[in-house]
Amino acid sequence: MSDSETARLSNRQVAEVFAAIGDLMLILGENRFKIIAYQNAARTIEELNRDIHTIHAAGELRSIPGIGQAIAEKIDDLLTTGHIPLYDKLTEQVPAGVVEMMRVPDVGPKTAKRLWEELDITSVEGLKAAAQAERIRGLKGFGAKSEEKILKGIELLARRADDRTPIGTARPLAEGIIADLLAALPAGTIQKIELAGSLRRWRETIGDVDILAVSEQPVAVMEAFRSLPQVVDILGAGDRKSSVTLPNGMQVDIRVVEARHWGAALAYFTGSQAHNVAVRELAQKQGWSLNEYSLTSDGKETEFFKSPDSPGTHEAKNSVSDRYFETEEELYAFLGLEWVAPEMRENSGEIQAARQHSLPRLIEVGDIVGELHSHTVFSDGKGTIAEMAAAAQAKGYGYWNVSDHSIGLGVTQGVDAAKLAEQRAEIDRLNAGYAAAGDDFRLLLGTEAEVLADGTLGLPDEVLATLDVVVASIHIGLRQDRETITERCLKAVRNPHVDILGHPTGRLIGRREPSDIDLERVLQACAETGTIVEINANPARLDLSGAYARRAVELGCTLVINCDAHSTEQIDLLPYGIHTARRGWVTAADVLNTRPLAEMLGMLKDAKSDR
DNA sequence: GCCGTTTTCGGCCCGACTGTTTTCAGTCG
Repeated sequence: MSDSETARLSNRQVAEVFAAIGDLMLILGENRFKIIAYQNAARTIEELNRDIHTIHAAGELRSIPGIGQAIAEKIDDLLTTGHIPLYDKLTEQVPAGVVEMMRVPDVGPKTAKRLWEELDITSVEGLKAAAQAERIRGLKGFGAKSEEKILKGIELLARRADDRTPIGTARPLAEGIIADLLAALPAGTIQKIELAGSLRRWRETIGDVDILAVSEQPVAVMEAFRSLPQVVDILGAGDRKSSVTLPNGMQVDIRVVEARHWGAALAYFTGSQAHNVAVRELAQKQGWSLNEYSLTSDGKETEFFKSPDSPGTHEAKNSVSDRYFETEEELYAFLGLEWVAPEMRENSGEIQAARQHSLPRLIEVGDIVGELHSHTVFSDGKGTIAEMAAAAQAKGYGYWNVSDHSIGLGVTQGVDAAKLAEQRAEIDRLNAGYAAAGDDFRLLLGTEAEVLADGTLGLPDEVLATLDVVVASIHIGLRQDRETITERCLKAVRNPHVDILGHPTGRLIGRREPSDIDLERVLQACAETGTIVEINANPARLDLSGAYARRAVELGCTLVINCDAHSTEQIDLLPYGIHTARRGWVTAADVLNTRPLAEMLGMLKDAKSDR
């Protein structure tokens, strides 16, 4: 078998092809369920936690939910020949710029198609020119306002460099908006307010911010929301729903509901869409229709009596059969489900598990009792050992591993044997102080050893042997080809002095793609050697991702969740790591640093003795 | 095009807001 003729496509690239097929079919007006099938396939492939080439080679494409005969064949075509005949045919029929026009807010497939066919517009630039020349109002159903909206949408598109905002950027902004909104209204106006959508699910990037609130004065809440100082544009302004944009182009939507609707509304606006659809299908099988307000009897019996010109029918039916839920727990319970943590709501097996009451008890922030990856002024950190230790103690931690960069990483000054000796003396001195004060907290000395281009480490084995906890990470040469970087990493994982593999893919969300490393092989090796795999909690990294954390646990790996703190403030980034772990169904038992010091060190020792 | 605790055929989630309309289609989430 040889795939040397075609470039090796990543899962994301394969997903993009199927998403593009969906977009093209939208414009051509294909059957909508067929389109949904392609869109679902694209999303599923994007979120796979195994390399699609591995699955393909094993002949297991059909076992992926949402991939049937037809799409499996197209994946096979794409991976083996680099082409899908259907895709080639579709791209011939529709100019690329027409698909691009759908990225403009409020321009959907129908509008794009009409602009193309009736006005011969085939690019976003052409669309802008036509709107400015007031040519679009010539179309039936379009007016001056439509042109205005299109121009505004194009402007927004340009300002927004990327569709999605990293969670580390979005979450503080969203929390600021809630705080400002509460401050702008008389106390008690808002009874409940919470982030929903992908922020509540802790996705690593956020499309837009969804806020849900309970208030008896929705109009006042809407007005206060749209008047916030950080609002640059108002996209929608209803009595219970508004949309605005922020200076960075991020969109924020707010909805106000009645208290009795809270449970159904929060579930609805938390999503994911795939999870919601699955829950609604389940409701439907039980004779209910679920919307964002309530469950209603699906009305099949009353269908006969309904008439299009008797608008009262719907309300009359509702009044006798609606079910309201003040909490999500009540809604899930009514449908026979355990409450599902938002992080798991991706329709990836959580609904079956909730029906069987076999959902895992997910790890929580409070389960973490120490950290094993941090930096100080000895390399590129901002705090001294004593300052970092004090911050860790203030968090209630029992231990803290000082792991400055080893020599070998060019961009920062690294620690060598002499500097490590200096650190050891300082740590011994501080530990003696804790002991004298009867405090169980202990500092450990480690390093973040650079995995050099050939898989050797930035410090010699005899130096590593003197350290308490060794983290091995790759920072440079991330663009090596798949085989090279995988072998390099495997060599480090098998090194008898390495305890932890740090941020395994090296990605920086929104800035740098993960390396081409074969994570499946690396995780298998970690499971075999007992090397602990890190979930790096820095929101720019979240590495491992939730999906791969889940795979790691499936393969038998133990994980560790570290902030990789370069300052005392960064110790507070832990929740990003915890919620990423929860997205991977991770329990406290799967994580090393939920164990007290002695047990944690014992686990590391046992793992290494087997290598 | 996918899928099955009614089903291998016949389904496939649901409502708010907007603009241009007098009754609704398109878009979005």
